[in-house]
Amino acid sequence: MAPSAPSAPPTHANPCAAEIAAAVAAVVGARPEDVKIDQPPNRALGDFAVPAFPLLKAAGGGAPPALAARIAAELPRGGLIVDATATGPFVNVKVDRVRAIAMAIDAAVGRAPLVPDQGQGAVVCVDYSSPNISKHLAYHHIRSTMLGHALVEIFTALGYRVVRINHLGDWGTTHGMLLAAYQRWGAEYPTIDVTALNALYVRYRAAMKEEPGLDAEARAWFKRLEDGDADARARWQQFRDTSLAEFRKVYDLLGVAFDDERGESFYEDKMPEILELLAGKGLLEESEGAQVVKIPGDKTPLLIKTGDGTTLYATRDLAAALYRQRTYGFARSLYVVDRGQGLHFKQLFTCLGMLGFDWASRCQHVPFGLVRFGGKKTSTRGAVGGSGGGQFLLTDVIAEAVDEVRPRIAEKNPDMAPAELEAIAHAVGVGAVVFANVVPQRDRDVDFDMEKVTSLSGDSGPYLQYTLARCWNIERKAGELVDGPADWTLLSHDAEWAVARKLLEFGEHVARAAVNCEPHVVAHYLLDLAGEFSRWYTQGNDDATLRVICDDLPTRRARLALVHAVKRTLTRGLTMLGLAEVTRM
RNA sequence: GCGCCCAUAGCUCAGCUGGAUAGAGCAUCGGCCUUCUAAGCCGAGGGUCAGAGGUUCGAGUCCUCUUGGGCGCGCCA
Repeated sequence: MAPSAPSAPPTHANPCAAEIAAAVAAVVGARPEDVKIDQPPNRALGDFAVPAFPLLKAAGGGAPPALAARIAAELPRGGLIVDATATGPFVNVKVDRVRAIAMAIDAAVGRAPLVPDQGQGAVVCVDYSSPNISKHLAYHHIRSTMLGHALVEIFTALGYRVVRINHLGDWGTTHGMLLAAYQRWGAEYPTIDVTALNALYVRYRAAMKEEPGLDAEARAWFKRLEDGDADARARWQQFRDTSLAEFRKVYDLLGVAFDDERGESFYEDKMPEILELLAGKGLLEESEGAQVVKIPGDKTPLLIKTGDGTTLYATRDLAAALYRQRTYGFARSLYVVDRGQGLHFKQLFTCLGMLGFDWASRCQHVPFGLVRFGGKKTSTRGAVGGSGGGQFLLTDVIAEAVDEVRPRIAEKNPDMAPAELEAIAHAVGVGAVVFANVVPQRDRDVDFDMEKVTSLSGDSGPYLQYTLARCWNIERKAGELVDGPADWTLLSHDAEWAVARKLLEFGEHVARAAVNCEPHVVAHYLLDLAGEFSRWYTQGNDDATLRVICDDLPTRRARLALVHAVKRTLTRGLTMLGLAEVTRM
């Protein structure tokens, strides 16, 4: 039996919360997963809060404050729990910080799975980036690419086996246009690179408005391609190879890679089966000359074949979904594609269900909002470049961000070797751009603003990288790396506890990010963690005894271990989001 | 016209699937560099959570309606 897909966050991925929940559950006779663990609004109240309301049924009724009082009285002390007080309907629990800190550091440094009992090798397919060949990767492609990449990393960290799929748009009438355009004007372009291909495409589309015949010409070319015409195939292959080579460069820049880059053309010979399946179920109908599947409740049907007899993307998506299920046996199959295609995916999955595939329910569209420029929607069909509302190339935006960042790093590190400066500028520049795209909720539109995207202060990628660099710097200055046990009783300051407590939360945020396919959960967690660390760090400015590198050696060792735990967690989280580790900046 | 999504501080956004006094960043103002990196930290001001009903012990969060915006609706993907 295939492992089931996660549908709810695991209960209490935070090891401290898990222990408290178990203890509370034992007192009231509830299941641990029914015990909600919150944070008190005020740190003085306690470390964890347990609302009594959800436990009323298990406890046999009564008034919430009374139940809270009973729980507070009966909770066993002496282990992790050192104190519990009822405040109205809430039980506020104080934990043994020394124990909790040990748990936090173990979890951050140890090899234990991020969240126990997650993943277990179940397969998650993630379809992301998926650009069209013969076009540049424009800035807006970053959204699908980096959200998808983050989901890949998040599921991998939770113990899933992830298949990274780049479903290239390399098939369809669009590519007939390119072949037609190439035949007409190809000789005018000395080098057929992606810029030339893009220009040919734009030119053809413009010409189509003037000459009605061009539409048919493009269709005819795609028909030739689909029928296996040798010239068409060779030319198309050239366009595809050229595009892939350029994509590879950009993906390398971003640190993104794929396991499956087959693209739509791969499914060409798999479509007859889909047509047979549809016909066999009596789902295929003719409508206005085309072959369609009517979707109950929808005004428009799913188009399977054009009047010309060529296939459409829906047909290929059906074939691809089936192929993925057969090949990978996925527990979950995700499509990280912009929100505008919501109807398409809804119909696609409904159609799979109509075909009798129970795994249709494990397919999920992971939509995201638009990337706008100055409030305007970006067009994949407009001209490239410029600030006039057209497109920005992804590589141009990254290059500009790197240029922005380089002098500031140089200023702070006058002795840095040029090669290292360049590497760090690259990591920070890319980090700024990438972070700006994963920190908002997926479904929010993001308006492109170079100034904001490359901003280094506040809630930004560079802030996280800077915090990480400070961790590295401490370890370098201390001359030792402490990743083993130390005397945790020496970490007695509130600021140290605040850091440790935040470390404990890492797993639950990653798990929640996976359930909701929302990488921004991890992004905000990292900002919180970096904030707690910075607060702790800054206290050393006023008082040398509060610094990590303090005179008391046992204290220093304990603090170094905490720094190391933060460093590990930040590195892990940054990597998850597609930001590079930075050891100095 | 039909469908989906959104509305939280001046701006950009969080708010852990219904919990206690709604939080950050930017911007503004005021503090902290003989300091393990000031790309940082602390403080102040700033809110009718678009509006109106409803559901219940409890609603920014759930249901309905209204307003305002966005996106999508047959042979592109």
